[in-house]
Amino acid sequence: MQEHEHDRCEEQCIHSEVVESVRTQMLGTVPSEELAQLFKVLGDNTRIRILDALYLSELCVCDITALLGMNQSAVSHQLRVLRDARIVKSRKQGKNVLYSLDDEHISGLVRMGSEHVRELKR
Amino acid sequence: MQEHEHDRCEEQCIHSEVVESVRTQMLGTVPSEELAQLFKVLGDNTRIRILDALYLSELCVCDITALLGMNQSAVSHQLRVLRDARIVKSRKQGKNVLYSLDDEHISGLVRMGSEHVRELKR
DNA sequence: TTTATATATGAACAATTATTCATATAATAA
DNA sequence: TTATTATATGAATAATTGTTCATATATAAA
Repeated sequence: MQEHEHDRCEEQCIHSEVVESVRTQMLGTVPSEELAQLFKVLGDNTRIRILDALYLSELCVCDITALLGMNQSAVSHQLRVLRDARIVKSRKQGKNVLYSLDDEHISGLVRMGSEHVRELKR
Repeated sequence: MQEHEHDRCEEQCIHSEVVESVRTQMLGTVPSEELAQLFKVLGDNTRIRILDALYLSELCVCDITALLGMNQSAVSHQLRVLRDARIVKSRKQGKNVLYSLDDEHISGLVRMGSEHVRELKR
């Protein structure tokens, strides 16, 4: 009986060379989790609408609340999620708190995501 | 008593000109939901690891299963989510099913997301 | 000071979802 | 044919999460 030329896993069908090569190049645990976390934060319709609005202008909480036509509490909760993820930043102005996008990667992501969505429609 | 020059919402603090301008430029309901759905699919660590692997090479299910060190059923379930979202595509080869990224926007998104994550660390 | 307004947040509830287990399908080998 | 291997999938469970409600904090106005 002939030896297999490849190492074995629990699985029998494994293409070892490719798998080992891929394994060495894959993201580490931490970056992978952080990346997933970033997309998770972007993966909610309320938060996407907030980012879409903030992409167009700095806005206070009640502006956003009016734009989305929803509960102020819900908006504040989602702004907190976005702030914690450092996707938006805020500054105080009198009674208001003004929110804006934190950096240019975010608008890039939203733009690129939109392109993909548009492509799928064709 | 002087009339306000702006329309009113339920909220009192509204900055009407900005809000109205933003309102006309925002994404419609459908694109916004599709975009959120795309990010939601990307927003899971298992799926990110699968995409990270597929970015490096076309792979069969049991290769992915071995790479992630998890249950074959779990991997297949997540591959289905990715397939339904048209983020990956598959082709049959004998007993195996080979998966790969569906289009270049996805790798762009993953790359751009990684950049953002890296930036935050500094 | 008191009153009104803007925002934030804890708790509870409902809805969604990732994983596991068991099993089904499909392809190949014997 | 039967046995084995690769993949897919329904059901159940556990965990996560978005929204609402009630309320707290903070700023400004009276």
